[in-house]
Amino acid sequence: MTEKRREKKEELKTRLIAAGTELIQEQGLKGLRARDIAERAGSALGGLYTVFDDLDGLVLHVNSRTLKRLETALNAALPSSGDLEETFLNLSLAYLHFALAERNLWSALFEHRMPDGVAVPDWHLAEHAFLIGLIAAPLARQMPDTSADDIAIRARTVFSAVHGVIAISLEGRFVGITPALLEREVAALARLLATGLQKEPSSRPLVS
Amino acid sequence: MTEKRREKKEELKTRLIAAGTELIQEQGLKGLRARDIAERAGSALGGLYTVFDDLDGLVLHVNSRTLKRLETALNAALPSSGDLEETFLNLSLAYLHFALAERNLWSALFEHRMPDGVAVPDWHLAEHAFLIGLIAAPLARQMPDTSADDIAIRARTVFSAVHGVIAISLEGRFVGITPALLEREVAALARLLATGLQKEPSSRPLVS
DNA sequence: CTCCCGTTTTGAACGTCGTTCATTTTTAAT
DNA sequence: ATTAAAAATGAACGACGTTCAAAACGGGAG
Repeated sequence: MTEKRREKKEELKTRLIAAGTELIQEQGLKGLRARDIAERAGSALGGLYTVFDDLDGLVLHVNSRTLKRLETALNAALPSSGDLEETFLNLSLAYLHFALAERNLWSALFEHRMPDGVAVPDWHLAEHAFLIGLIAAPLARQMPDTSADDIAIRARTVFSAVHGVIAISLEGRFVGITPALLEREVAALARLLATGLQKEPSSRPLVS
Repeated sequence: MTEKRREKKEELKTRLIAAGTELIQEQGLKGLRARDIAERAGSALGGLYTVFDDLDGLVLHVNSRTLKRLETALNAALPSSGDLEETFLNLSLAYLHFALAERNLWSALFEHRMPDGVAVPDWHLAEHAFLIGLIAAPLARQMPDTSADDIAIRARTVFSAVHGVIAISLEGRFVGITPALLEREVAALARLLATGLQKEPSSRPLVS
């Protein structure tokens, strides 16, 4: 009957992740407290540390779940056609809408930092890969004579550019902007990237 | 002789900001400790709170100085010609080089978050404006029949896109990239944005 | 059912942090 | 030299993440 034990622990883990998710959603990553998480999950303070090494471990798992939901949202936004402009546009707007709808959880994905010398574990780094893949696939179709490495790098650039526009806006570091205008800017950038990259291989070498 | 008092306090403020700057440079924003700052500035712990409301106040002043140095670096990179592509390219590469040379201080500009409900003070928000202005000026010359508001918004989009590429890369959230490749990507994006926006007003309406 | 012992859960306790404030020290005018 | 106001000090406070000795639990043997 060592199975029941594993189930109990798994259930606690689930409750802790759920509690952490809710608390980040409500107060942002910065307001996350170990005591609040344990209380909401209905466990003692120490229980958290029987499941995770530390708070960072829990945040990583919350982010992992957020990434999975982001992945399904973006996959649902993919157009049936392979048209690059439509793909970039749909993906970018879906990404924007996800960020707006899940502000704090989305912010936690990029705000979170490991302690000083500690690196993000590989299993969690790998979970980000689909973001590149979604862009790399149509890009590779468009640029058949570019190496997979270069495609991946360029896809990351495309993602980062769109992400940057959304992130800077939601951080509120500059003067505010309405969601409608933000949507316009994201759409404009997505289109610009698509049309610009379509001409790239012939009109300009990748390395300049 | 109430003047000497003000000077003493001003000097303490300078030492505290210098100490904070060094410590952020060495260990990043996350490792910043009030006790370390006070010790390095040669004051008692409480002295910090006679000058600043809290640690956030000091970080804001460190960031303020970083922004000023960034501003002179970017101004120095502006080409004499008003050519949009050359302007974007030079600014983007100068921004990248600044970020690489002052990694932790540059990161602190965007990592730093105010406490839960507190907003960034206006005087510090205003210090970010030059980043937009540097891009808006040549953009306005290129698009004379676009409103100043729309120019500012589009300039912010351009900045955010380039910033995003650099920030995502330096955060090391995805698979690493060499500085040379990063430079290539930033340059490619800068050129894409310049050439794309030059055609924008005639070929495609700003609002779609 | 009862006892037992390995496992799990618990929350008091620890060290560290940002921040405060009673006390001491310094300052400058008398 | 005296003194009252101002500034500097660092011990103390409350809150945090994390640990761990102790209590509670679970299930197999008698």
